[in-house]
Amino acid sequence: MKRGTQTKRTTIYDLAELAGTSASAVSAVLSGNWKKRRISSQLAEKITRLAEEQGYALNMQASVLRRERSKIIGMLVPKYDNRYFGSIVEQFETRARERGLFPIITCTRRDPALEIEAARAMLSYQVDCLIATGATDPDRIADICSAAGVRTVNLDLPGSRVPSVISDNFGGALELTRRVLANSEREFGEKTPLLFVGGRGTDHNTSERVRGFRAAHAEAGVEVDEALVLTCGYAPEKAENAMKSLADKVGPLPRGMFVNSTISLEGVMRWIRRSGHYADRMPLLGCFDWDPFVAMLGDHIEMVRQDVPRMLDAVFEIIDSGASELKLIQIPPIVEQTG
Amino acid sequence: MKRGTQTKRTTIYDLAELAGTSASAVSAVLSGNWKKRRISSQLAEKITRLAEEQGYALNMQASVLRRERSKIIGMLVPKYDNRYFGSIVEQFETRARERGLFPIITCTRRDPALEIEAARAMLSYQVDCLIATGATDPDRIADICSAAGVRTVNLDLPGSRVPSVISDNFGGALELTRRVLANSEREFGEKTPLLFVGGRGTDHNTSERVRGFRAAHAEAGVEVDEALVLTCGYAPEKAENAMKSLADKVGPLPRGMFVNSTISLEGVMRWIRRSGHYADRMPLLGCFDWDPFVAMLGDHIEMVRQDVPRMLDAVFEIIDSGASELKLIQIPPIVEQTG
DNA sequence: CAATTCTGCTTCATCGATTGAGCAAGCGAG
DNA sequence: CTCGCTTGCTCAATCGATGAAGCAGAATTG
Repeated sequence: MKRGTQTKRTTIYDLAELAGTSASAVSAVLSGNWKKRRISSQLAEKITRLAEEQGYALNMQASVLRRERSKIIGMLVPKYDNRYFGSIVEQFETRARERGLFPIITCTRRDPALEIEAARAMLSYQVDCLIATGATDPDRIADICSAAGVRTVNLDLPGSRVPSVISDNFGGALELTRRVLANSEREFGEKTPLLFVGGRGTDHNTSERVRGFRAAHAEAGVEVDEALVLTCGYAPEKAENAMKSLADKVGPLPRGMFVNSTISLEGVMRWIRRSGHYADRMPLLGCFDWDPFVAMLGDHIEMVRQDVPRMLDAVFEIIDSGASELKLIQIPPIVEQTG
Repeated sequence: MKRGTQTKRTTIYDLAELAGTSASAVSAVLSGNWKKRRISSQLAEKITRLAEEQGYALNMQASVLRRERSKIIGMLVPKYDNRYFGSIVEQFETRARERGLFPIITCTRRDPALEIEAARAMLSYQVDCLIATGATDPDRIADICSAAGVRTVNLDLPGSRVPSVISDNFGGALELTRRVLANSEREFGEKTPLLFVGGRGTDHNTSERVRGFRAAHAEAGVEVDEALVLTCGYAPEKAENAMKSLADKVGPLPRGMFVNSTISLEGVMRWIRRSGHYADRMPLLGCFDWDPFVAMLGDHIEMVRQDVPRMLDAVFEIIDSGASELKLIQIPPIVEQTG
């Protein structure tokens, strides 16, 4: 009794006919509210069995079209090339599914135009809610969504229209810088100004981290060397090039550095290896973001790991509570212990 | 003239009324086939303008319900925690969008039950095609999909029902093992049996890689020590535990090893650091998979990098051509140059 | 026994977009 | 002037699921 090669899919009408009943009864049974609709348990059982036998699968398009809430939740994410965004996506999916929501994720590759296009696509698919992760223009996305009556939450980078969940970038950077400065004192007997490399000067996270970086210097009585703040972008090549041109300009290179993401660190490390600088002694490193292999790269690498589980808990708390007033939740990152 | 806080979304009926025309004309214009349907360009222009003004967004659920193809393409992926799967997902999204398809991805966390559930969810969302990446039971997924008339392609791990695109695991492992053995000869003056660690003994990739590992040994005239083939699973903890219990059992540890993924390498490296073994001299390493930081871990780490762009080209070639006869496409991985 | 309530269904409109069929006006040819 | 063709649209059915409203028949109540 198996259906031939890809005839039409089984629908509730097919099941209704097989069961000698109406589509409405089938729908009631399969959507689980047959008690409410006073369907006898015999019929319910029969329909359930038939559905099983026929390999029935609900047509979500039809279902969503009819219902007022789609139970689809969207997420925009810039990249999949590091642990931070990878775990954001994984945790997001898990939590969405726990709540009976269907997660759809789209990677926008840090491309502002693609971000907008992706947001529109999500709206077309009737998402109930959209999470904009690390968006270059979160407010634009929030506007588009609010016009369609769709709730938005910003993650990783804040906006000024809807709630945002981000790391405590200032606090994390402060602590990270402190540690690198402390290592500097331990190793070289003095605290010397560090290099800051990576990130976009215009984004909130980077500017907060630079602020933390400055604060730690101030607190240690070390003056920040402004030529050593290189907010050149996140991509490895950009970090590598920034290092290259820096080395051409300044004299002695700093003994330690604050690298503003693992992805920038990739470029920095590449430059170190290729250029032959620091050949005798590796610079003291601090990295804002965590990667298991980075931890193994040397003895003096400090890392702060953004607390993704807590960040996503906060995101879903906002979603579950239905709150949508503007607020900024800052989650302290975890300072990794290094030997 | 802005709509109040989340009234109903604008539909083609709203636009039709505003334009003093029919929904049918609006649909024709906005779906781009107004020439075919003989709509005057004045009307087309007017409708387009109105749609813009009103912030109209197509309701995909309705559209897909009516059409026979959804243009939605699904992908199941085991994890987002390494570069390999990360780039698979990113490349998949890009290629899907290039073709006007809407990609949806779900992470199954190497959980067979979740895999099936996710496949069913994809079917409910009317995907036209599903790519099962690294699935534990690809044939089960293929069966479920074929019952619904949905095409499937396996990626990374092959199945026996539908086309599969995988790396040339034998060839890659052969070359990788050769290199580690060569390093062994260079460093220690002799080729000694290597350790194989990571992966599931039951999966096709792992068994092919073990085969390549054996072949390289055979070719070098070195006998494989069967106690040194640890297919303990991929997770870092599993690799770590396998190393721990190996160290308790055997006497002198092997001088080099073949690690069957970056994720297993994470566990191996952790064990090396924690146990203090290899404290005097790091083992020679070969890793099947690439990671930028792993490359920087030491001087003697060989890696093969799976050729994700070519793999995805092959996947989409199959999809574009509509072929669905069983075949196995093996893409040679790239041997990374280390210095 | 009539009136009411309860049980277990069915009927039908609806969600928004798509598309085959059809219709009216205009225009050119005969 | 009339026939036929083109142009430019509209009508209405349809995709599959949902749920309010309604309707028989059985059970209960007064």
